[in-house]
Amino acid sequence: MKSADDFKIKMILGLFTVDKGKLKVLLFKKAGEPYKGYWVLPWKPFTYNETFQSNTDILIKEHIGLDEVYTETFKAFDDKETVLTDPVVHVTTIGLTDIASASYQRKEIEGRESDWFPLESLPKLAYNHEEVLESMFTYLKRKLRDSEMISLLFPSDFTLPELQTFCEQIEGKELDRRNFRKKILALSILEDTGDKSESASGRPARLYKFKEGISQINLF
Amino acid sequence: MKSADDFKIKMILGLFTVDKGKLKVLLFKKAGEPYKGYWVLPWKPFTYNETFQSNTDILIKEHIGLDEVYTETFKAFDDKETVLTDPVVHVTTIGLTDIASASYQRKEIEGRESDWFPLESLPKLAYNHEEVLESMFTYLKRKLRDSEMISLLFPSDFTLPELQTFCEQIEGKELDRRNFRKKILALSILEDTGDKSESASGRPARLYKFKEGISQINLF
DNA sequence: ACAAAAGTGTTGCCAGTACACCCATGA
DNA sequence: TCATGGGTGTACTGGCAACACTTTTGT
Repeated sequence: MKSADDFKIKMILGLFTVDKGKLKVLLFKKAGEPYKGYWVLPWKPFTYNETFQSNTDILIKEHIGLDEVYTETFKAFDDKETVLTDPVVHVTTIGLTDIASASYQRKEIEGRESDWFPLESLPKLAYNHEEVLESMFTYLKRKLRDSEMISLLFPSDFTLPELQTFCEQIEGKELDRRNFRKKILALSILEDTGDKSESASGRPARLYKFKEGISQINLF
Repeated sequence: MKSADDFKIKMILGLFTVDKGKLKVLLFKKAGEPYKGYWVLPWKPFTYNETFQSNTDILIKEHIGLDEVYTETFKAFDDKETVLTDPVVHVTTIGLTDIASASYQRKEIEGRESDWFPLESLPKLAYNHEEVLESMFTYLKRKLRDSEMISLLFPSDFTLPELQTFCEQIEGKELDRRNFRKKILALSILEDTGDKSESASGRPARLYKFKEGISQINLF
């Protein structure tokens, strides 16, 4: 018989990227009950011949096909609906990747309906995943302000307007385009790649990348 | 026989307060092996007729005698030394209280050697608790910058030099006393209680408290 | 009256803001 | 040539940094 203090643990992953300046999260559609047709964060059971890190690596490899994604352990959650009857604890992880790496690898993953959703227009989420995502987003907003991890979200070529759109989302307010340019370029953390974006309409934007070896990035 | 994916879960608490402007954490001395004589964060086994929150409440009540302490769930840790052989996962929680409440209640707790340690001079810590504390401190430094939770750490009367000492610890640099006063008072988030501190030597300082109903505090 | 720590005011400067015009591309 | 969005320069101003002296207490 099961002891009263043994638990199953689920690893749950919030994998984030930035696409055209918008922060997006990877979700999968549930095929079966319960919550059929709802969307969920990628997850797997935690098994103890692995560590959090190796479990997360496996999870990312299986769901998105990527190796070497930056991750950090996030909060644990007891699903309030079920913890009293079903001893499952959710250990969550935040992962960051750039859209170029993510898109390239996505082609090889088949058989499950998945998509990147912008945080301001999420579909119906199963279980407590909306709460988990909300909590992750709050954390990210704070941490992205004064850490170098923002550079993980951008590919090796992005435009300043894209970066500005992203900063506006984090700040929660609109920024002046000219002042934004001036401030960011004055930080000397970007490098002009020399290339230009393909413009749908209007003048093409210059493509930048973050310089190597920048340890502190304070965009705000 | 035990299944390969059942885990024991330990709740581990980092309870913080501010004493004379210094951030301190509550630790207990280990009486028995292993790590005899080392210090540990308060902890208890997680049992599933309780939630994270109620387990934490019990833990705080048992170890420090306080009710109604502000807490939030923090990261989960797999102790890298033992996770492969001993399936225990650590779910950690951060709690904040003011030194006045904490000191008042401490008198009723007997039989275990415990103390508040300033973060810059910790004793020898058992297990991975140093890693846990380091991670909590990093998190706190970031979050205290732009949330109202700093007010939870200060009692209903504190001096501006105390607040300044605390801010210097968070910022990691010295601040000018006059400029600090000017900036903080200009924020209109403090209320002069009219009382003065008892000075060991030198002029007594005015005692302030945080105003009620302040939702956003940005000291930096 | 002396030591120790708290409280106060002025000035200069730089970073952030506000704002209008020109440039490169696709249709 | 027009619409669309990107890139640039200037003037202002408010907040931050630098800085020295006075006040209140205990001894």
